[in-house]
Amino acid sequence: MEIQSPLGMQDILPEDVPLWKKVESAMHRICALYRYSEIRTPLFEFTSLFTRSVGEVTDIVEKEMYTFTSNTDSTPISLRPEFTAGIVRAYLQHSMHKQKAFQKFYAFGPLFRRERPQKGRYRQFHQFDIEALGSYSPYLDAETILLASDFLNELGLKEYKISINSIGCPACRAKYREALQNALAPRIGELCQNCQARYERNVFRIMDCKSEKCRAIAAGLPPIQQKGILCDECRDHFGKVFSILKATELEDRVNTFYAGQTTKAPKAKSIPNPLLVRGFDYYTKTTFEFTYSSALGSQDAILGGGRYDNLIEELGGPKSGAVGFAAGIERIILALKDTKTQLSFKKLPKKIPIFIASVTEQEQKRNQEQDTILRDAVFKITTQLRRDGRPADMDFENRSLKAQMKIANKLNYKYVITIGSDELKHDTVKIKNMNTGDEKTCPRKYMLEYLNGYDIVNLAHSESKEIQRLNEFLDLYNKAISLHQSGNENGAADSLNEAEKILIELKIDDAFLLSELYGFKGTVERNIEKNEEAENDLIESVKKNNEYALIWFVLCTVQKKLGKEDEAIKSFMKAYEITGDAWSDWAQREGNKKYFPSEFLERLKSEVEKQYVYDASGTQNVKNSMNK
RNA sequence: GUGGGUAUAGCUCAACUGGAUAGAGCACCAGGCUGUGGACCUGGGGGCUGCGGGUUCAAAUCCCGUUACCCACCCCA
Repeated sequence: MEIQSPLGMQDILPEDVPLWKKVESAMHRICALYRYSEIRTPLFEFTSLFTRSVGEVTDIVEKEMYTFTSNTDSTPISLRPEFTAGIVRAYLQHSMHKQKAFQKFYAFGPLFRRERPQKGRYRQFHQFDIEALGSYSPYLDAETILLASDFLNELGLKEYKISINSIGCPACRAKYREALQNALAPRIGELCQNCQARYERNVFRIMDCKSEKCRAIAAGLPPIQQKGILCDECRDHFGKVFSILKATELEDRVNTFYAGQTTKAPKAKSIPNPLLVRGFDYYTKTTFEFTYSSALGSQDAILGGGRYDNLIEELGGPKSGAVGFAAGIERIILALKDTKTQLSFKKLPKKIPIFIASVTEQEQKRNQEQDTILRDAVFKITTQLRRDGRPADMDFENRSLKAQMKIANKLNYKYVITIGSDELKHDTVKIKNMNTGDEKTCPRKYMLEYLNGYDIVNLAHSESKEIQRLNEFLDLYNKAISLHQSGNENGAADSLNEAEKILIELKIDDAFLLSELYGFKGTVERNIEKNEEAENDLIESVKKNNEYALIWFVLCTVQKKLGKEDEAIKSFMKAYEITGDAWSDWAQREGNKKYFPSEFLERLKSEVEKQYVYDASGTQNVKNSMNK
């Protein structure tokens, strides 16, 4: 055939499209949890935007951009080689910073760079991009890293590694540049030609060089964390980012070179890239990169980003900080194909978003130490809620409680969790209903269940005469949770029966709500050995909503207990159809373990393998379904 | 490509038809309120009046040019 696509252009053929859609839907879902809003910017911008932001002496600007001028207009324009510049431009052009200084965006779409194509690298490629604009908070550095890791987890990619580094502020970088040049000076002749040129122009890039010789030399260079290079502020910031990540139990994935002198350094399994620098000029302080080595060839970076505290100002905005990252979709798709990950998504019930506020003292009484403790707690709870699949957000600017409440109100949050010193002391949280102003204190460990209860009321019918009875229902439901958690299953069953009466009285036919109620009832009755009743309740619930996986899981455990192993397998397969491999997490959750003894787990596994096969695109297909 | 209209704070609009430090509502920030949002009150930040030139003692206002946007037409579908 004569006509081919230009070099480096790739068609996404119908067989691959489902996989792309899964990646996109994971992206939307995770961004919803972290409360980022989608933004779409043009495919091309004035060339000067990129030269100013990405940097004059970068490979991208020097030789990789597709730049052209139109017939009537002499100002050169370029196809976007990255997202950040365009998004910051839009943020400033529409004066979004004057509305609300701090905003979180995400974007998805094609980008263009004229590189030599290779595996996982194309001239038109796609990225998923995140930008949090208008804040210096180290919690945001941590948040973006967590978001990235949740995104990959959601896709079932488990083998990624995270490298984190700090490249300091411009002052630190100047110092570091000098240190590097001094270290390299005696060996300059040994560097490749390219790097000899880089020595003067952009010495940091020598660390990215692919040539063996340069890599060996780069490995011996002083790391930026060497004493005396990073200023106090940069070092403290990095230490804080790291301690926040540590509190979220992400640190075992992180291979980093730790800067802090005062805080204890976390264990680092290995140091694959302690000299991580980034290709763009605008980065400051934190930089990070996620790598996924198997099957990606030499292009093993799937995601990279960092902080850029000077870019907004350089593009004509106010002085303000920002963090972001971009993930290469083509490479993620390759990784997914390689792992044959079982991709399918949980049909989760809709959860109401929660805002978490720290109860700071009055201005005069505030002390920094206490504020930090509260903020850490707030961030931890925010993370916990997001991991439970609930959209959640917090304030990053250390504002007063009043200001935080104002934000929550403005953004239409129906519930706000407040954490103050009292709550910390008693290990509780306060949940405030923003419509009624009511506040309820709830033990921290039952927080998720309580919030599920609020979902029920909010998702049920909202006619005014029903509201009061529904709130009574919610109280009974909450009471049942407490009783169930404290082991009083009989008491829980009584409360649930009372609650059920309310639903019958109100003739409520909401599938989710009934599934939730009967699912819980089934669990409780199973625990008090009323196995037949439990099964009946669950079957009742299945009739209402058989797409709600939890019902099938619980039904499976009950049938297993009744000795109806074949029935149990069938229920399980139904749940599996809905959730995919998410079931294994559920089965291994404490409290569920005893219903899934290892031989039963094995049987489930082989049953799954018998019925489902995953093709290269990751699409879930029923085996042989075409033949039958 | 042709014709018309508009351009003032982040937004919507004022400013006696040439007059003094360009205002208001909304939005934003802070306080009134010792651990809490909406209502109210007080204060604060924010403007090269699109840009360049001209007339005038004096220009947001008048004149010329220019740019951007909107509408209609032409074209395209």
